[in-house]
Amino acid sequence: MSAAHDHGHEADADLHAEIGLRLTGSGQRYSTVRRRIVEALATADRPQSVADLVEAVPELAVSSAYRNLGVLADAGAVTRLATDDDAARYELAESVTERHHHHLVCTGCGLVLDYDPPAALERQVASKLDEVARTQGFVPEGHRIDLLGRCAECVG
Amino acid sequence: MSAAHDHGHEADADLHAEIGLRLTGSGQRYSTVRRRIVEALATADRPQSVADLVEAVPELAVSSAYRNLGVLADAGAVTRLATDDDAARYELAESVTERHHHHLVCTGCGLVLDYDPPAALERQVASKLDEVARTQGFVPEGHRIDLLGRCAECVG
DNA sequence: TTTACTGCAAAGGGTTTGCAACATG
DNA sequence: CATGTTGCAAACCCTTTGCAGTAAA
Repeated sequence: MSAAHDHGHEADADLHAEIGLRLTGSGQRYSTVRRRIVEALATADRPQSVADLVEAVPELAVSSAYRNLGVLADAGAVTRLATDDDAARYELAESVTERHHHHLVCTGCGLVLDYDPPAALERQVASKLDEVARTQGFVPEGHRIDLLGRCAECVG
Repeated sequence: MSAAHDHGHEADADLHAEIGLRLTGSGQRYSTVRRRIVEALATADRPQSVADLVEAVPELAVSSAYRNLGVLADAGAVTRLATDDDAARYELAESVTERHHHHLVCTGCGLVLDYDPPAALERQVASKLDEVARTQGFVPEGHRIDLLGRCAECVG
């Protein structure tokens, strides 16, 4: 019951401890507002826009949201997603959640869902992509495998 | 020498003919400026931002660029990419170039390059993703396999 | 000659930044 | 108390839209 990647309160504590370390490590503070942002991202079941976050955390100013997300991204705690939508979306970084995943993107309404990639797929993709990167002089850092389609609601 | 997917002038003619058809088919015109935009996209070796296009086609107004790219996208002739960058990028649609490809994205400067996916990779990804889609109630339409990394210039 | 297209300029909307007050270590 | 953080408001920049003139079918 005390496994390393337990879920619930214990995992939350780990999460905040980890992010706190990364911030203080670069001379920054893990302020109340930043903790709230992280909580909102951890609670949400999908990547959040700044508008989402400001709604979820009323005491958060828009400008602070952008500034803090920038700081958290620099610290490697959150990831900013490229979306077809106008507004950027943010989620906790994989290095913090320790859960690699990809996205299902609805071409109808912009909905973004997570999915866990089958291990075999990951392995094959990663090795193939490393080859491709080298031929182009790129130093590979990661990948994105988005599935585009119509969600149940947009099909109905 | 007269193969269907020949390259060079012949292919260009096909390209314009195809796009012209799609436009007139929906009651629109293949104007000079639109042809110039398509030429610029066909010539470029990477997805183009509106700024790129306006520079490449001096007689093109910014507003016209956006409007035309919208029309061309609706006609299925061009694709608007989701980038981490601030500005959207456009490229000729795969249904028009008949060349399926993916992207290398530089996390440093936002540069986007094309790459041809190894056939094996495509096959594996496509079949796995179809499974994932179904379990989530998604009707699959396609996928994106982006490789993220640092380009030669950003590493130097 | 009809109707779509074009450029200009102004408006929109997400994101960034200057600055003075505030809070955390 | 020194330094990072916050909110407000103004600035920014990409993108969209209204409008009057232009060009394509």
